[in-house]
Amino acid sequence: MNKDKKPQQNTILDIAEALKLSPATISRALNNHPHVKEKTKNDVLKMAAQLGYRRNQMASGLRSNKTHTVGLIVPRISMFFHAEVITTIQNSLHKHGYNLIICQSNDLLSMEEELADILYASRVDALIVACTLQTTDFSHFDKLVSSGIPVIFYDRVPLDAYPATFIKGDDFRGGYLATTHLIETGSQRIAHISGKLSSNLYQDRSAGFRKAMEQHQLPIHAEWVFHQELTHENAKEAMAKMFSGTVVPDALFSANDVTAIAALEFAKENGIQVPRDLKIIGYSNDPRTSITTPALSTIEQYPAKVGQKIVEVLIEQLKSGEKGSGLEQRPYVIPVDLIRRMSS
Amino acid sequence: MNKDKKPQQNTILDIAEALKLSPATISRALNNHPHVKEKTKNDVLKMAAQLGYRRNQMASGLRSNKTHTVGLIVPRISMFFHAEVITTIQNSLHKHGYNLIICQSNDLLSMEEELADILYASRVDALIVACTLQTTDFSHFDKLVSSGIPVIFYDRVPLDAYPATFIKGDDFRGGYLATTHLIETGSQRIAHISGKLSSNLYQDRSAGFRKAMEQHQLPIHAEWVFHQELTHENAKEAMAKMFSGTVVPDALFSANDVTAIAALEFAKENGIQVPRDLKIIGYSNDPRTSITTPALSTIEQYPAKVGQKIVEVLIEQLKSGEKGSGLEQRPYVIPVDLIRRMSS
DNA sequence: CCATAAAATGAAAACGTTTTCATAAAATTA
DNA sequence: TAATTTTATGAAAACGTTTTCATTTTATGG
Repeated sequence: MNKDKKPQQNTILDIAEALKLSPATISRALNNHPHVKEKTKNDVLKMAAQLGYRRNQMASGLRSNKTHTVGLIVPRISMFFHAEVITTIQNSLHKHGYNLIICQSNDLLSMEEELADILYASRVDALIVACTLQTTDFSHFDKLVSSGIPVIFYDRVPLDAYPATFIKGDDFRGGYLATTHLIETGSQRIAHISGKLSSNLYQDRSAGFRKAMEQHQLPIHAEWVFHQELTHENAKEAMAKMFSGTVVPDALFSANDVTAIAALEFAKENGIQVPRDLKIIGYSNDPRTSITTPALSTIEQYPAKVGQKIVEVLIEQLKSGEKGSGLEQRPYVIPVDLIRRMSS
Repeated sequence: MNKDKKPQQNTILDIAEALKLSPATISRALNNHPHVKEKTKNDVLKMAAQLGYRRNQMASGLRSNKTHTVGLIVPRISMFFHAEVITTIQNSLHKHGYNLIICQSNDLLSMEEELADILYASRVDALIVACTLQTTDFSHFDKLVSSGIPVIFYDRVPLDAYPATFIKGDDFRGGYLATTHLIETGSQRIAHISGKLSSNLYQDRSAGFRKAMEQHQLPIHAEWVFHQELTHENAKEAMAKMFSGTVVPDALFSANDVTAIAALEFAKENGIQVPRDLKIIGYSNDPRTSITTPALSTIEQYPAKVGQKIVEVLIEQLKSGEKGSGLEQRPYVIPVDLIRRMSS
């Protein structure tokens, strides 16, 4: 009704006027530049607070070529692991005065490419990416990298050398832990449903699986190892294949939780008792794993730690201006843990 | 290594120079202003594409006072319903050339207030909000509203008149459908676990419940109706209370899925057969409801439709410049449907 | 063909910061 | 106290766009 009282957004000039100082000094005070008197600094801060001053990001960004915005590309925000990582990143980044633009690639390479373009065009100060499973070529990030914009990959990271920072879970150890656990609880004929080997995730988890099997001198049945898209349907088909034979597995390590859930479903439908006839372990500790019957064992990836590490590294790179030496290829590895439940 | 080839971000001046035109004309052409010749417009567009020109959002925003950015405040992005809504909003908004800044209130009023402040300060062109369950006072949005920034509430909306747009699911109908379904499958002693009545969600769902009971002349046992925070623990306690009596319910309508899952868990732990001894229905069609044993019946809220509607209304308000008459209080209501599964 | 209206373009100011360069004030030294 | 260095401040330009106002070009009608 009375839309006359449009709230006034105060500018740096209003502070300058109120304090009989020049806008330059105000700007310096607000960015606590060394060459400004302590008293002046306090005065300015006080007055700014009093006037409810908020820096105009656009003006600031235009001049300084900094947006104070970080871009994030993620397959899907509804994936529990990513949702948790995002939350941590956001809260933490927020404390450092950065905004976060969250984008979803829907696990589509073309979308990822488009988003990289868009985020580049919108001049993000940094980019955080969990790649698509199809992504094997990373040239769509070249623009960012060669502009000196920090790019941090997490979870799904480039397999070969790429001049960016990597932060990943200890997938090898996860695979190893899961498999060892199955072996130690008495399993001998262990099946493994995994994703396409184009992703570091499944390469490493599967390597961990193989290492454990080898270490315990257990044979790996080639026809019980699947590398395919980790969907509900595919998993059920894989189960059907395995359980149509005369010799059947007595345990399954699924490289994600969705397929572990699917396997459990298959077991129930086909009168296979879990864990008596078949032990199952998944990967990621998705909340769904705790409500199935029996509850599923799985691997915890500590998404909050991943998010924390991302921001830590990011802020360091942003602070140090020109993006660390550029070739700290060593990936940061976040530990994982076994979550033991009733399915194993 | 060779970070010399910093990609050049072309400006409007580069296009102007290439075409021997003034920057003003370029700007007009790009915004297809009426007063620019068709041929010129084409030339500009072509040259812009050729030079890989992307408008500098900050410069544009500074001048026109438009950020082309929409803010979104949501309790938690990991909640399935919200994740779906967000995805739709983002994809759709993106087509209209808008960015989305997603923020999480963690269902904390203080956080919501802070976020409203921040988003106001960062000059979003519009704001979309799913409130906290505690939010009963909305004055932290006043600044936005009185600045003429469209504010759209969805899902959890203000109960009393507030000069903004509301988009909500048909919670009354949802409650009615769920309860009627329980009744029609033979239940007589129906319990109801719901949230605090400070939220429109639970007011409406509970009203639907009461309407259905009344219509079928079934008594409502006061001690079987709970209005509390809808957590796993609370739900289990409520179940314990109800099932300690001599007369026990034969059906339960839970106002969200988490509590329905908790109730199912309680039933299993206490030898209560579902659905034989107790029918259960939840609310929201969270993916978890389909993997419990037995799978839970629930109410589908069509998050994609909600998201679509939000953007539709939003774009209209943004286009029409000064935010529609300002008092179209009528809420947009998105229909819901019953999802019948094995628990009822 | 000229007067007039309409359409297309250009010049320049403006948006709110930051930053370079210059200058003034204060502190230090001789 | 004067000369010099250090510290604090100010004036003004710059960032890339949009928009107002003025001007030029083109179309229209008598």
